[in-house]
Amino acid sequence: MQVSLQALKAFEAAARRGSFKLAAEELSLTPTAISHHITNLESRLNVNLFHRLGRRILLTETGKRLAKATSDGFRKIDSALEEVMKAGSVVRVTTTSSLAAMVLIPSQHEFEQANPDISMEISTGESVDSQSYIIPIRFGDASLAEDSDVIRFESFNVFGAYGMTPPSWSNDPITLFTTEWKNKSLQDPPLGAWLEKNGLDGSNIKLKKFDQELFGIQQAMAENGLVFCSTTLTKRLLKSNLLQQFETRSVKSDFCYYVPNKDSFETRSAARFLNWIEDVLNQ
Amino acid sequence: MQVSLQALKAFEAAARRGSFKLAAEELSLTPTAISHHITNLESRLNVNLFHRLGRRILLTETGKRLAKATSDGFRKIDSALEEVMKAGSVVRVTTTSSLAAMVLIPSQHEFEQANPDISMEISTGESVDSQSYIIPIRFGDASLAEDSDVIRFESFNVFGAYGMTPPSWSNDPITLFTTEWKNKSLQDPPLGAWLEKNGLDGSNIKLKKFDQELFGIQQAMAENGLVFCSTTLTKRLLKSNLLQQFETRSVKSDFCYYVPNKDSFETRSAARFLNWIEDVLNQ
DNA sequence: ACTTATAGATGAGTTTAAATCATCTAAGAG
DNA sequence: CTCTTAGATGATTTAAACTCATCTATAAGT
Repeated sequence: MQVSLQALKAFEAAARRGSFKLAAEELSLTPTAISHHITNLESRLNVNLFHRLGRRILLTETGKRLAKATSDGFRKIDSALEEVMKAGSVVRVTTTSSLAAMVLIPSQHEFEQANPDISMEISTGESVDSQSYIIPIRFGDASLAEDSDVIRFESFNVFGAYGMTPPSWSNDPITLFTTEWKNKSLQDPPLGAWLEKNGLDGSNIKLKKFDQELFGIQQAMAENGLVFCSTTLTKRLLKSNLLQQFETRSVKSDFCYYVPNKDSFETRSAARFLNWIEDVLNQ
Repeated sequence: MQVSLQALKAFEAAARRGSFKLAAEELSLTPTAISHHITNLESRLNVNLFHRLGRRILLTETGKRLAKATSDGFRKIDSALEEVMKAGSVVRVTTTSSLAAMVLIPSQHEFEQANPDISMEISTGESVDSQSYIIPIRFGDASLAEDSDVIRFESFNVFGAYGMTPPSWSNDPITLFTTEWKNKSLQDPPLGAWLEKNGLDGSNIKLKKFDQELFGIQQAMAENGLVFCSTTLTKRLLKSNLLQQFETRSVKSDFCYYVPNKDSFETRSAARFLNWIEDVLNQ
C-alpha cells in the first residue's frame, strides 16, 4: 500500500515554502497540481497536513513531522544524486606538469567540443584523493605497470627550434637539454640508446638537465639549445611549427603513461575520456 | 533537472535485493519495469550502477554509494509515513475505568463496524503520552472546561437490579451505593439535590461509597442495594434489562465528560470518533 | 463600501511517465 | 544437450500526473 512519491515531493516543497503557488514554481508545475497532490495525500493518509486559512496554508503538527522526515529523506537522496551526476558530467584528471601543459590542456577544448555534456578538470601532482572519480595519468616504467593500464609507450628524440639551422652532429659544441626525473627510481632518459641508434658518439654534446621535460622544451623553443625528450610531448609543437625534428630517428623506451586500475572507472564520461586520450596519444 | 523517483525506488529495491526479479516482486511490478528504470537512470546519471554478470547483477562502487543514500532517505520517509498512516487508521482513547467499561468497550464493535478502516484502542488512567494522537476523555467540572471541549453533561439518578421490587422510600432501610471521587477537588455526586427534587428526606438511606461508579453499579446489579450514579453509565444496562430505573427523576449536575483541546486533533479518524462518541453519549 | 487581485479548490480533459506484453539472449542447472 | 531462468529491448497499453477552465473566499487597493 503505497503513497505517490510525486505527491510527497509536492508536499515537501509546499511545507517548506508555505505556499502551493511557490511550491508549484519550484517544481515547474501548476498550483492545481500541488493542490491535487496534497488533497490526495491527505485522503490517503487519513490526516490533515495543512490548516486552510482562507487563501493561506499552515502546517498541522502532523504535517510538520511528516515535512521534517520527507525533507531529511529527500535531501539525503538529492545530495547523493548530485554527487553521482557531477561525477557523471565532469572528468577529473591529474597528471604530470609536462603532460598537462603539452597535451591535455592544449586539447581540452577539442575533448569538450566532442563531448558537450562533459567538462574536464585538469590538475597536476600526485595528490591522493579519496574520491574515486579522479583519473590519474602516471608516468613510469612500463614493465611495472599492468598491460591494460598503459595508454602510451614513450619514444624519445631530439628537437630544436623551428627555423634554426640543423646542427652539425660532429663539429660544433651542442647544448642538449634533458631530464633528471624527480622520481629517483626511474632510469634516465635513453640518450645512450638514441646516440647509438643514430650512429653518433656525442663527444661534442654538453648536457644540461632539468627535473621536468617541459623546461627543456621551452629552452629549445627559445633557441638556447636542443632538447632530448618524449615525442608525445612535442607532437603538437611540431605541427604548429614551434619545434622541428631533424634527420635523427626516435628511440622507443621502457617509459610509459598509464592509468592505474583503468577499467575500474564506472562513469560513462570516464570511459569516453580514456578512449579519447588513448586516441590522442597514439594516433 | 530531475530523475524519476519511481526509478530511484526501483534501483534501491534492486540494490538491496541483488536482483531485478526480487525487486519487481517486492514492488508488485514486472522485472521488465525494473530493468527499464535502471537503464534509464544509468543513462540519465551517466554512470553504471550495476555490473551485469551474465544474468546476475552486482552493484558498482558508485551504485553502492547511491544505494546507501537512497536506502537511508527512503527509510526515513517510510518511517514517518508509517507513523502518520497508523495515526490515521487507529483511534486511541484513554478515559476513566467506568466510562470505558460502561460505554466505550460495549460499543467499540459498533464504531468499528461503522468505520471499517479505523480501529479503536481503549486504555484507562490519565497517563500523559507525548504522542498527540491519543484522545483523552476526562471527567470533571463543566464550569472549568472549555464549552467546546464538553461532550456530555452528566445527570444522576438511582438505579436498581432489574426485576427487584421497587423500594419504599419512607419505610425500610435502603442501602445506597454512591461514589467518593479519587479526585478530591471534585464536589460529591449531587445526592442532596436528587433527594430534594424527588421530595425525599433520605432518613432511611444507608450510604456506602466506592471510589468508582462502576463498583456501585455492579453491586446494584447483584441486588445488594441501589446505586446513585450517572445516567450515562447506566443507559445501556437499562436497555439490556440489567438495571431498572424507578419513578424517581434524574438531576442535572455540574459534572461533565470533556476532551481537552478537542478541535486540535488532525486525523480524519479522530474527527469521526469524536462525532460518533458525542452522538452515543447524547442521543 | 466597492472593485480588483490573488491563492487555493474542484471537476473534466489531456499528456506523459510507468507499466506490461512479446520476444530475445546468454547464463546456469539438470 | 536440453530446459530453465534472469535480464534486455522495442512496441503497446495503462494509469498517474498534469493542465485547463471555473469557482470561492480572502486580502489589497481605491
